[in-house]
Amino acid sequence: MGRWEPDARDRLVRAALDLFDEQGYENTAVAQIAERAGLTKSTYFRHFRDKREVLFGGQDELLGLIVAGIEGAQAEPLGMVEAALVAMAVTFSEERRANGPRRLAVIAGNDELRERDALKMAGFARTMVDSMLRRGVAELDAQVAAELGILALRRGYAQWLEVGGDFAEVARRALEEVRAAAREC
Amino acid sequence: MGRWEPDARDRLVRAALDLFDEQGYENTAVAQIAERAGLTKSTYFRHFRDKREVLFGGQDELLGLIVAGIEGAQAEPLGMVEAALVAMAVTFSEERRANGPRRLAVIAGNDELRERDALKMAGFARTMVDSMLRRGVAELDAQVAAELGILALRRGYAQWLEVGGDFAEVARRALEEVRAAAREC
DNA sequence: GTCTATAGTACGATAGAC
DNA sequence: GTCTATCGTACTATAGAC
Repeated sequence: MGRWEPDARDRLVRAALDLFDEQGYENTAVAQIAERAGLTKSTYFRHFRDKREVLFGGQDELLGLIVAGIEGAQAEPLGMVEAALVAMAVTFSEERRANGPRRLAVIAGNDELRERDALKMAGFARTMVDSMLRRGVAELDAQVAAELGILALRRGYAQWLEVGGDFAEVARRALEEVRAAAREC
Repeated sequence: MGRWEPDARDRLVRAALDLFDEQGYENTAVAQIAERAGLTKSTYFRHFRDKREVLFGGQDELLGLIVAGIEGAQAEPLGMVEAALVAMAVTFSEERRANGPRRLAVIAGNDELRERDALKMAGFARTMVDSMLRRGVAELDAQVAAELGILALRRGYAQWLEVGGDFAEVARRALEEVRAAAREC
């Protein structure tokens, strides 16, 4: 493969998923991922911070969407969270859905990856809280709304992998379920 | 120091906190922690899975307390979570409170440690959910209650570090605040 | 693209408790 | 003697510096 073959990042993601699937995450070296993608280890580390990151790409974009969603939402905490989830929907493509189950399986089978996943979700929650604070929401209300939002995101993601369709719609329904449960706590 | 000096684990924890405080987490090697504790790297890894674990000890005990608390609680999700938090209180000693601020500062300054912290909290939540499912709570209700419980645990911990006293009381109040906020979502 | 530091593993040897 | 905590050493792989 040539030096300027396009989509280096995507090729790395696909190669990593394939290799993790074939031989397990622990038994796969970064150099091997790079090799299968027709690249070198150095190039890998130019695209991803570490070995795990290849499974968690696009987080910065999602954080930006969360901020934008909350900034443009109505003045009610869970309404802001809903706007954030809806804004995130643009990144939930068909290809992402196709890779989702394999990705989840790899993450579930490894502690390091579950750590990264937990931190990622905590980062989403923190960004939601910060954005809501800037909109004048009280800290406690913002924290509660954000945690419920993350729960809805998780549940919505799992459901979306199963049924497909528009992620925004699925997430909205998931959040409504979570809100109803929280109200009768 | 002799081979059988007592409290090896505690010595490692203290040495680690001191070194992380003096020179930062990244600039501290495991071998250095062991050396200051009068031990070797091998012994360190007999006590802790990895470099981070020295800041997160005692998790297994807490999981057991959560399970026991929920098993013996009344048949209402947030009541079960409250019982879990109260049961955890026995591990919140004065020494732990004394080390708390330094520990939090080290964790806040490092991504790897924040990952471990996030996974630890996710583990608590998962254990709460599983225990509640065994008590017949619906999955959604259990997940919501557990997330609210983890939020109360975080807020209660921060408050307990400030004001001290009985952790059970502080956590109970924190959970009541969180519940009130959730109900008017 | 090569090299270094170090996290983390594997395993046998050893020293003390019992 | 057994048991267990500790030690010593050799090893691999990752993160990152040069």
